[in-house]
Amino acid sequence: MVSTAAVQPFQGASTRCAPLLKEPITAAQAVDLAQLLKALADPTRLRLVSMVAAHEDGEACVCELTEPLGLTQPTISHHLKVLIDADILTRDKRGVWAYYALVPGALDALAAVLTGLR
Amino acid sequence: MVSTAAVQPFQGASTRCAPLLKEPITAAQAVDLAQLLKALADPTRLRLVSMVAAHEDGEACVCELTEPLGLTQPTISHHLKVLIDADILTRDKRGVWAYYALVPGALDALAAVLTGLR
DNA sequence: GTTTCGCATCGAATCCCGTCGATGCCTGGC
DNA sequence: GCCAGGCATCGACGGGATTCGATGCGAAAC
Repeated sequence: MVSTAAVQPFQGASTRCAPLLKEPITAAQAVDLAQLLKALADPTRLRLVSMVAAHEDGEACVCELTEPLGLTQPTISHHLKVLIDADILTRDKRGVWAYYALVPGALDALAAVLTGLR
Repeated sequence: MVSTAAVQPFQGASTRCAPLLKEPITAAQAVDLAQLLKALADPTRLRLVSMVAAHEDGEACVCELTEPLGLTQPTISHHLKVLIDADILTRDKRGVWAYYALVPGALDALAAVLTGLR
């Protein structure tokens, strides 16, 4: 996790053009946010997240997710792992089945950061 | 642009597991949203958006954006073009300089879609 | 114990993406 | 008219991402 990097507010061209209304994000913040966005920036993973969220109990097993997407099972497992590494989904293995669920507040936090850029 | 695709609500594994609380997004919606997210899922482009938004008048020229990022001018121009194609930034060429500004409401709309997935 | 089934992992093939140097275009100044 | 400077575009290189088939692991059933 890259958290605190030494990124001073840049001062080079800031004097000859328009002044800054507020501070832009740091390089470390940009890397972290980009990593999270990259995990979601894929049609298959977006549909996986949406399909998990669409289930009544908020969780779904791989067998339910593979068939509608038209991809092989290893591919679905790979995408689910990407979403888990990004702290967007959680895995709960009960018996033979593995149930995936949304991390509460993950999407809301991301949305809040995006509006904060503005 | 893929707008209206024939993606019927899948019915295959829907009967033997948990029912659907609501409909997941369609394949076409996933492709469009992924394209928008992919435009933002890069540290350099995130910093560009943030730096443009941080300026008092809401716009900045390329000369102001190249230096703090430590990248060459063609690279910055490339990233700015990606953001323009995604309707996140606008370009306004006045004389020799090209001024970039945020599309009003673009980030808010994206944030709203993300919370809608949940 | 053996078999079956759901799922994760591995390795490879293919394609896309970020970055650069070189170059061209267009505006403003002399 | 000519030159200088800001910016976009082009072609190429290196690295990463998506997808697949093959395989391994572990739990439930018989």
